[in-house]
Amino acid sequence: MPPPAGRTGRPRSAEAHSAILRATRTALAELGWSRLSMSDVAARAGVARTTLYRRWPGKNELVVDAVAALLDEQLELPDSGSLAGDIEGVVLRFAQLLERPETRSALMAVVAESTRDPALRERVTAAIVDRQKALVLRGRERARARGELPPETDEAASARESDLVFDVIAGTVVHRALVSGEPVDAEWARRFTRMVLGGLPALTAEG
Amino acid sequence: MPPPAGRTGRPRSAEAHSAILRATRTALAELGWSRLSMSDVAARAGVARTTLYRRWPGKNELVVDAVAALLDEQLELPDSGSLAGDIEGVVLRFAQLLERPETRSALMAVVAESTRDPALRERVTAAIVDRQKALVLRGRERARARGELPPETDEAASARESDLVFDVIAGTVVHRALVSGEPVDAEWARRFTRMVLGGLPALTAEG
Amino acid sequence: MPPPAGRTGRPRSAEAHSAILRATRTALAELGWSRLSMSDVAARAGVARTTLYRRWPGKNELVVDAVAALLDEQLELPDSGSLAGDIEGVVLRFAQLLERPETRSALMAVVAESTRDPALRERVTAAIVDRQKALVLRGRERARARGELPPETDEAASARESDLVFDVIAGTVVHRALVSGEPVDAEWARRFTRMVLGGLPALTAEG
Amino acid sequence: MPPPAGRTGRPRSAEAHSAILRATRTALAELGWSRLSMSDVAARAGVARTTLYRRWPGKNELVVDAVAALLDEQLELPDSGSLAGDIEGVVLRFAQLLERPETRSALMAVVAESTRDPALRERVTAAIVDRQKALVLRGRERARARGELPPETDEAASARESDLVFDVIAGTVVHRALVSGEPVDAEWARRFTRMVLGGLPALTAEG
DNA sequence: CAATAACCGAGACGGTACGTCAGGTCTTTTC
DNA sequence: GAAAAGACCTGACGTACCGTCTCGGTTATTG
Repeated sequence: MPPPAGRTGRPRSAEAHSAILRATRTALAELGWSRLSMSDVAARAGVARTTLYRRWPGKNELVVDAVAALLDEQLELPDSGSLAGDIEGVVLRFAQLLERPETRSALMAVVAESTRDPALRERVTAAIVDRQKALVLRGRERARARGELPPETDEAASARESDLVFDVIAGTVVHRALVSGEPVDAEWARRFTRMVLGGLPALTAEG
Repeated sequence: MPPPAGRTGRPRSAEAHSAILRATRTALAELGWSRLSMSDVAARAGVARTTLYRRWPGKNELVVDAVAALLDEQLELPDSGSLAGDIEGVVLRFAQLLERPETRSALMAVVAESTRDPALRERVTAAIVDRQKALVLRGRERARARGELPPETDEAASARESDLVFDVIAGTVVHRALVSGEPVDAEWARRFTRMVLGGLPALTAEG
Repeated sequence: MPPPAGRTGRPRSAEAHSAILRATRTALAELGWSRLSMSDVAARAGVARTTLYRRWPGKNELVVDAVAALLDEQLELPDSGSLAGDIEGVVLRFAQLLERPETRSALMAVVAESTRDPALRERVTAAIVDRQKALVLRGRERARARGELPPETDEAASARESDLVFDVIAGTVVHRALVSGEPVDAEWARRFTRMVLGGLPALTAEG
Repeated sequence: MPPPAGRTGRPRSAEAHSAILRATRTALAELGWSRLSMSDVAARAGVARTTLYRRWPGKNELVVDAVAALLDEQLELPDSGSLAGDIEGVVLRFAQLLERPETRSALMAVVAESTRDPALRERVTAAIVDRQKALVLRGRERARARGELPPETDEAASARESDLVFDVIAGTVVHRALVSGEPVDAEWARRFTRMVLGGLPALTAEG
């Protein structure tokens, strides 16, 4: 949340801000989205309930901010030297994130809520989705520099393709972890990457 | 929900049952998961609130049942004669389902809630996930019969592979439709299918 | 508050009703009007806060009912055999009521609030004022029967006169007790009665 | 409230002082005691909320001051030449004051609050009650000078008597106006005065 | 055909959380 | 150092649902 606009008056406490976000993540992990209450967050953060409402319009917005802060910390793309290595790396990092109960509960819930609330969706897009998508673009760039992928010719087609790859990677990992409920380990990441790069036949060829 | 267990006494009204499920879906589409209330569903169904609790333990269970009924109706796998055609077909059917606001709101919300509640997860798995997975298995069977895929040798590997394909297809479509918020149209389905079958290079080769 | 109108549904608990009124009076005596809170009353009565709101629209209405119940108990007119005796009696009884801290706090506060809220005023009139006024009418009747006052001739004039006497007695006692803050004892009641019956000169004549 | 105490620093704005009292009275008339808020008063007076608390300890004290200023303006005793005329005059003036909505709301509320708060009661006594009582003493003095009442003999008895008359006049008028809710007009004032001077029989004699 | 058992509607019950508002205090910057 | 601005904590407000619990009444099956 942007700090206050004006310059006069008592400034908002910065400690309170981070204490609240921290408390939100803890509560989220323990209780899950629906059982999380503003009162509870306020109590954990050692802050009055009104202070929450002064800074965030409601539960949804608060949680989105709290979750977004999580992704910033850990979503980095390690340069492994090959496209396959990069994909496996980002898949494993993302999966690692989804193993933390606070992220599990929050991410899907935030998405679910955003299917109904356009303002929330925009917030989710800016705070979460776009940040992840940037990773795909960077990996693609590197692969081109290494000659693993042909240089860009049609910009529009290239953007469409990036979007597709992003949906495939993020969607599949989330589905595996949260819907199917199966672990995303190194072996699975290897198989998934082989399929992304070589397609279904390549996968079938060598189990 | 199974109808009554015992045999004596007044039987549960069957009309009430379907009226409730119908009302749940309508309310879900209008209000979304979190704003949906039992009172509201009861009022729409012309039924007392107690009747809901007599048949379902709570909101979660009711909604899962209501959503599961949706999937039964429309999830069929058309035999198009080729593996690519089958994939495109199921992608488009699934996407069509996700366009209906009641499904949009419900599916993710149910999944989100299930990340915290094992009982609910089991219910979701049985009522929704497994039913979708069956489609993948059937398609795979056909492709083998047509010689598009090699015959099964290692059963375990084959199962692992099916699971992966299922996660890729379902996950990507859901992510495209609900997270990225972009339309899943015939053109996209074609590109996605090409990538599933040929991998990233095949996709890049021909925009 | 009239019990529920309809006949269906679970009936309202009668114990709760009296427990609430009792708790209200206790809280009123301890805390006074402005510090009295619905939460507090609910806690004392061993009842959920919502139950209060189900039965009374708000604090004002609840307190009026609670106070009205007080007056019913104690406001009786003893037949002393003479008009002077009757007046002294009712003055002392009323003063005795005003000595109880719950009544002190409540009566004035209720009146104060009613100067702004016509609905509340009506409630106060019906529940408190009219009940007191009836005492004046009864005393007047007796005095006439005893020949202490001339028989009624003009009905309208008689009503006007009763109203005046009522205002004089009730107003003066309240003012003495709550505004001036002086005790209303037997001696004062005797002097006041002499003045009501004989006027200022009679009072001055014999200290 | 006494103007500034210290001598150094920025002096307190005198305009602010009267603006606040004016705003308090206006708000009181519009909203009544309980709905009146410091924030509201501050906003109306064009002053920061802090300024209020710098000058008055709280809401109660502010309102008492605001109301006391009202009484100073209008409570004068016209010399009508007779005791009856003096009483009628003061009754009508007082009633006129009670017709103003700001006074109606405020006076009773202040009294009600003071039944619980000794400090407030003292303030009310000094600022409001004593000032009214002085009128009674002055009227009594005049009546003695004119021979309408016997000269003072017993000082203590005389004080007791004044107190009684004060309670009767103020109490009855307030009760008529605020509790019974009936108008205090010239005709009523005449009847009331006759009763005060001649007692109940005198009243009954001639309707 | 009566008894019984489970249903149904209505609605009160104890709770929890909501989001708002007011009271008073504290902390900044500006005058 | 007063004043304006506004954040802060506390705690009450009235509302909305939750899931449970009586009620009076209504079907079915069983005896």
